[in-house]
Amino acid sequence: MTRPPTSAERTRDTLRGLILQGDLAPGARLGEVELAARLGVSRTPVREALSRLAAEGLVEVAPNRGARVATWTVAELEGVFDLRSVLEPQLTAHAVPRARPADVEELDALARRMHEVGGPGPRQDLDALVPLNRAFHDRLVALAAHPTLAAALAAAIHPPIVRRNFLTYDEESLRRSLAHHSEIVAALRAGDPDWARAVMTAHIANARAVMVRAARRTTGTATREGETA
Amino acid sequence: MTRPPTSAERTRDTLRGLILQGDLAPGARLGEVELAARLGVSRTPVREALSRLAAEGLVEVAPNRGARVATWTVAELEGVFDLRSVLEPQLTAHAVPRARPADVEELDALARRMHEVGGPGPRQDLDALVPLNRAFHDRLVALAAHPTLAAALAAAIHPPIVRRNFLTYDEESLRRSLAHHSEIVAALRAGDPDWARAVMTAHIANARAVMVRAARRTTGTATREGETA
DNA sequence: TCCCGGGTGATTGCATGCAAGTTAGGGGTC
DNA sequence: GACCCCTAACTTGCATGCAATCACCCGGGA
Repeated sequence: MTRPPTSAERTRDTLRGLILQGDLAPGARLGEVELAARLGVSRTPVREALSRLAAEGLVEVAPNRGARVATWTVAELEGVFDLRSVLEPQLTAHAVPRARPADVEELDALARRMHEVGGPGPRQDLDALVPLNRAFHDRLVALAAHPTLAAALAAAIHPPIVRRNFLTYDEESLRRSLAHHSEIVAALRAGDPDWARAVMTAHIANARAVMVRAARRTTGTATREGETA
Repeated sequence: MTRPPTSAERTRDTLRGLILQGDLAPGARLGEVELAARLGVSRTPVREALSRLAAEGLVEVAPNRGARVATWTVAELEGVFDLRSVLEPQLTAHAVPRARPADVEELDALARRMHEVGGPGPRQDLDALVPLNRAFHDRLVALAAHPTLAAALAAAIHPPIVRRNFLTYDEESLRRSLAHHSEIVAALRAGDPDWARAVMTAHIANARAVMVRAARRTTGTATREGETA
């Protein structure tokens, strides 16, 4: 018996989608009346949605000054990776004893598919990698069956960071990243949580290096992403 | 140039305080009109505050059915401790190289004061322990200077759990807990992050055992805290 | 006695109105 | 020409009104 979503929920999800897809760039102004008109609702559910997204860290609100899509510094980006590097290995280790053979096969299929579309050559499609990667990590987190850890992780990963991922990977880092996925599957097959944890730790460290380097290139170390300074 | 807080912010903070102090028990109904009247504002800021506190996990809202103070199962309680046992040791280790002598002295003073009011005998005052403990941990988290990890921790610790802490400690666990604080100070003095991390890990494990035991006693393993079943 | 259905009072969800605060632009002064 | 102040349009913050939904209670039937 699923409950019909309220306008505020729809507004919140729509806004989140717009931000995650990049239709609303970091730093973009979010006027209440403008959004209300755009989404066909009144200002009230828009306000509620903005407040909620602010709690999630996706938007920033200044009293009497309105809301903007959240921005972040390189330091904050590194902080997010610190958090991921504690939580995701732990979640991965949790997943190991809970993974049934069918689950492992599913993850294996995802990892193989990522090798196909991510490998070098004319068939490389970095955009197709994003949903596959997301599916892999989501599946792993679901297997861990640990809502509290999962919630902490989801709250911290400002998905704007995740979104434009593989465009910034150099070839070696990308190869490493794909290999990590396969190795995690191997660790799951072996039922070795320590192995899985270690690979995931390396996986995050690799991603961290790539993302931090890219962020420094585009924004410099001091300015906020989305600001024009 | 501090900005005067809005009504919604005041409402949110007031509500949070009421919940944390236990004036609003887990499971208690939070009617919008009732709260609005009680706090002297209209329903709008109350709605905003409830939505925000729902995002923080302090209240639970059911569409068209209103909000209640959040409840939790023993499994969720254990999940929170899983999270703490990953985050707090890490934060503690981070704090070690950043702690200046004055900071260490401050923490030492708190730890000593906790021994005074927490030690057995007629001068024992378990209620006084709560703010001291909170100050100790908050100070440590602040020293780590890691907003992302700190935010993840703060978001997860449903403080109703933290609040009524030391009343449930048996004497041995309490002695252990107080000793941990002193030992963390020692590790800080020695500048040894691994030592500090290990002690904090033990500290959380000790607290976890106490809290889970207490929760099982009062609620049974299946029911939710705050429900009368 | 227990279960089920209809009506009613209360509560939430959303829209809108008004006041306070903020930002932008123009005129005046140094 | 640069800076500042003052005004005006706009935006947000909050209050309130109305419709939709829900919980509760009561009566009827098995």
